[in-house]
Amino acid sequence: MAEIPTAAISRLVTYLRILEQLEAQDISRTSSSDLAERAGVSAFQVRKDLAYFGRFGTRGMGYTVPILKRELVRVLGLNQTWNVVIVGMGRLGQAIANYPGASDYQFQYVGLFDVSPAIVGRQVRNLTVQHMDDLRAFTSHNRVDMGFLAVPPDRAQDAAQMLVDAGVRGILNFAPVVIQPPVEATVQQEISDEWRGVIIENVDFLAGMKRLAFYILNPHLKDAPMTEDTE
Amino acid sequence: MAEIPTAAISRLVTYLRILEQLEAQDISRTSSSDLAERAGVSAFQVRKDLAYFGRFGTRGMGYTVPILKRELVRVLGLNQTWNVVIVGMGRLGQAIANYPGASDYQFQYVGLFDVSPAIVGRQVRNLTVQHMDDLRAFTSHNRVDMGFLAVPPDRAQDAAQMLVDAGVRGILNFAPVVIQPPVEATVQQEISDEWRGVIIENVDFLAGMKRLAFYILNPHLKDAPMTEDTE
DNA sequence: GGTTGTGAACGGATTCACAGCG
DNA sequence: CGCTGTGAATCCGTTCACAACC
Repeated sequence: MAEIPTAAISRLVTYLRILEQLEAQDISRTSSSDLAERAGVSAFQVRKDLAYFGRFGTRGMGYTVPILKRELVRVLGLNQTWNVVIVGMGRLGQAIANYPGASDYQFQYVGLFDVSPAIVGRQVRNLTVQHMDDLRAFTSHNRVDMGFLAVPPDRAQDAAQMLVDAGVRGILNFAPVVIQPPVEATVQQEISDEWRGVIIENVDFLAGMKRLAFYILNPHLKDAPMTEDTE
Repeated sequence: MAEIPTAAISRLVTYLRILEQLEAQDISRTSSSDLAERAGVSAFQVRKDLAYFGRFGTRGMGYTVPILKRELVRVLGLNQTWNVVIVGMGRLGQAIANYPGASDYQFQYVGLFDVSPAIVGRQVRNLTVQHMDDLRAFTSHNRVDMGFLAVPPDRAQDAAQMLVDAGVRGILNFAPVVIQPPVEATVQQEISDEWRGVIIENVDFLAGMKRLAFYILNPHLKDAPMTEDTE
C-alpha cells in the first residue's frame, strides 16, 4: 500500500501551481529542469513524479504547459466539483471561507456550521452560518464531499465524528489534534465502518511553528530546499 | 545531512501535545504503546523517535509524563522565548494572531505588519498594525526571531525578502508559493548570504485541500493512519 | 543535440527482534 | 516479567545513468 509516495502528491500540487503561473505569463513550454528549479527540487524528482501517472512530455522538447497542466488537474481530481462544508466559523473558519483560490478548481462552500449563538445566523460569503444540529439534515438534502474542521481542539474529535456521520469522504483538519476513528467500546468493528475510507488531511499551524523553532536551533538537520545546481 | 528524519520532528510535536493532554487529565505515566495509539503511529516509531534525542524512560515502567514533556520541550527549543512578527494582517493574519496556543510556549507576537491603508493602524491583540516600510526600523530596535508570512501569493516572495533583510532566522509561510533564495542576477553568491541558514516552513491550506481531493479519489494510496494493533 | 522516461543503485526511514535493565 | 532502547534487517523513496525518442 502506497506505491506512490505521499510526498510526490504534494509536489504535484506545487508543479500545478507553477504551471498556472507560467500560463498566466503566456509561457507555453517548460522542462523538467525548469519546473525543478521553480519548485525547489531536482529534475530527476520531477520526471519521476510525473512518470507515476503517465507520459506527458516530448523527448528533446520538454512539456507543453497547457497539456501538462490539464493532465495534472485530471490526476489530482480537480476537474470535478467538490462540495465542501466548513465546521467552525470563528476567525479561522471565516479566513478559510474567504481565502481566494479555493474556487479555482470547483471547490464550492455549500454549508457553514458552528455552535456559538454569536456566530450562527451570520452571513459569510452569501451563506448563512447554520447550527451544527442542522448538519445532518443539511447533508441528507445536499451532496457534501469534504468537511473542513476549524473548531477548537477539544471539539475537534466530536465534530469530526459528526462529519463522518454526515457522510463526508474526507476531512481537512485544522485543529492541533490527531483525529481518530472511534475505538468501539463494546462491540468489535461496528461504528468504524463509517470511518472506513474517510481521508484525513491535517493543516496544523501550531505544529509548523514548533518545527520552525526546532530547525532554527538545529539548521544542519534541515534538508536544504535545493536551489543552485538542479541536476 | 538529515540524520534525524524530518518526519520524526513532526511526530515529536504530536507526542508533546499528547503529553500536555495527559497532564491536563492528571495522568502521570505513559508508555510507548500508549503514546503510539494516541498519535496514530507504531510503538517502535515512538521509541525510535525518542531515542534520537536521549533516554527518557524507565525499562519495565514506561515514561513519566512531566519528565518526558519537559525533555521534549527542551529538544524542540520551546523552553525559550520566540519573538514573532506577522506580515500580512488580512483575515488570515488576524486569525493567526488570535489563535490560542501560540503563547503556551513563549511565542510572542511583537509586531504586526501590512501595506493596506485600511489595515495599518488597526489594533489587533494590543498591538497596532504597522506599515511594511517600518519593518526594517522595527527590527533594528527589537529582536525578532521568526516571521509569519500571511500575504497574498504574489506578494510572498518580496515580503519574504524583507523578512530576511530584517534578519529573521525563520519564516512560516502560509502563502501557496515556493519561497526561493534570490538567484543573484549578476554577481555570483552575494545576496544569498543573508538567506544562508534561514529556515522556511510551509503551512499551505490550498495544497492540503488538493491532496485531500486526490486521496478521496485514490484511497488505497493513502497510508492508513494506524489505529488497531499498534505493534 | 536535447530532453524525457525508467530500470537499477543508493541511501534514508521504518520495522523488527531482542538485549538491557528496572 | 515488562517495557525501553537499539543494532540489524527491511522497505520505500530518491538519485542516478542511460536508453528511447523527437
